[in-house]
Amino acid sequence: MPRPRSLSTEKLAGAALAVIDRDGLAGLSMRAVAKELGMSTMALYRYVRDREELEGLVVDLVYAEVDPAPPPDGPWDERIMIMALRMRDAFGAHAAIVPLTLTHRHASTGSLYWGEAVAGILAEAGVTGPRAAIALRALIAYIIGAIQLEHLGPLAGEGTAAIAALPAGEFPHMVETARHARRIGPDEEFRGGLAAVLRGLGAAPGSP
Amino acid sequence: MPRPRSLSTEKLAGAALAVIDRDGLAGLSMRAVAKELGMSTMALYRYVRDREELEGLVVDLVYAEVDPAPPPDGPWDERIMIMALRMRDAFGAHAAIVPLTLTHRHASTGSLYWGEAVAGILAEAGVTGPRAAIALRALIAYIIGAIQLEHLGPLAGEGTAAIAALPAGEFPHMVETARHARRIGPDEEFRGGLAAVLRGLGAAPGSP
DNA sequence: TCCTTAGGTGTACAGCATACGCCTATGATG
DNA sequence: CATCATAGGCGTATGCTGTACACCTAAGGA
Repeated sequence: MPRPRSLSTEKLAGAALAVIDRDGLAGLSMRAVAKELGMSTMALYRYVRDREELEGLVVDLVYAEVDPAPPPDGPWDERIMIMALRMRDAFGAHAAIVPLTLTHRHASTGSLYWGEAVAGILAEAGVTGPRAAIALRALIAYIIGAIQLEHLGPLAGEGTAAIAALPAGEFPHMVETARHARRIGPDEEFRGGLAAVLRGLGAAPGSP
Repeated sequence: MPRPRSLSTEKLAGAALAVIDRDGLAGLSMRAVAKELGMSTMALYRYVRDREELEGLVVDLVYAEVDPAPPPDGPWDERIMIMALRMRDAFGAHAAIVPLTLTHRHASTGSLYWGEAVAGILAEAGVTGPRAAIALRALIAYIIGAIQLEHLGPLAGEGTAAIAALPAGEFPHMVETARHARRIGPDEEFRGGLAAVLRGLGAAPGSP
């Protein structure tokens, strides 16, 4: 066949990710990616149907950085904690793509491998059937929600400071909570919340 | 002073929300909102600095639909469940705006009242100090994550069907889990996951 | 009645995704 | 070695987008 492809999927997605890491998600455009690769804008459309598909490739690339091998031993909740932290690390390293993960979460094989590992750990812990489905979704919901909150405004950031400065008469509990929240690091926050979710999953009727 | 404003903030945000509900988030543009109001495009800029501020008004409007009064009695976890369901109902009724809530969550006073109510219930349940901060953030993380997952692809939808059709040799647990997941409705999913989170928060050392 | 001021508008511009048609490099074939 | 079919790559054009700017005008106070 004539004219072999000069670009691999990884190179294309990598260029897009480089643009995002440098100029933020708002800086991502077909033109910017083409310039990053030294090609014309329209050349990209030989590799990708539209911008949306390119975004999907970027999400895939980041998912591929997540080690999908389940930790060999340890308590089930600690093993899931490790899996969750891996995902958080991968997306935390490219925080600007977080909004993309929502629209493109489905298609990535990396997310499937991750889910398979977590579902396997849940099964070993005795969580199976419909309860496993709800548990897996709950875990994903917490993780993506927590990553977004963390990226949007860390607990020890200005949002918390603004809440702490609210009138204490109208928002007594929020002000008091924000006062303590300023001393909580992102790691402690993520692990603390996830630990609660895992406790709750384990405390369901008929589990370990 | 001359020439009184012909538009209220609510009317403006309401028009934008109407556009979103009709044409989706992609259909939201300054031109579309102006047409909805029968004004010129640039007239909108007398009321908002830019599109981003308009989006913030829309989020505020939806938050305002959430009843912030804490349920007067009942177990603490059921009361928080009610608060969470109110938020889910409001945003579920305008599912397309969910992505906007991420970028604009901070500024809304509605979210502050909601948080104050939930923090109050937590305090009554004996969850205070740093633990309350982590608990509140974990609840918000779960809720926004779950709303997004539900809107993106319901558990009983085609995404689950696709997973159920994967090779069982490579994804045994995912296939098995997806098989059960097809029979789980969105309500059961949301309540089941939230119940787990609440169990976990209550099971923390030194709580009720 | 007039003036001041803010609301409303039309035009213009840069940047966006992308449809279309063209040119060309290249592996396979004669 | 010459030729050709084919897919990669590119330039142009179109219809969107947000919004800066200059302008007109409606209306309350003097």
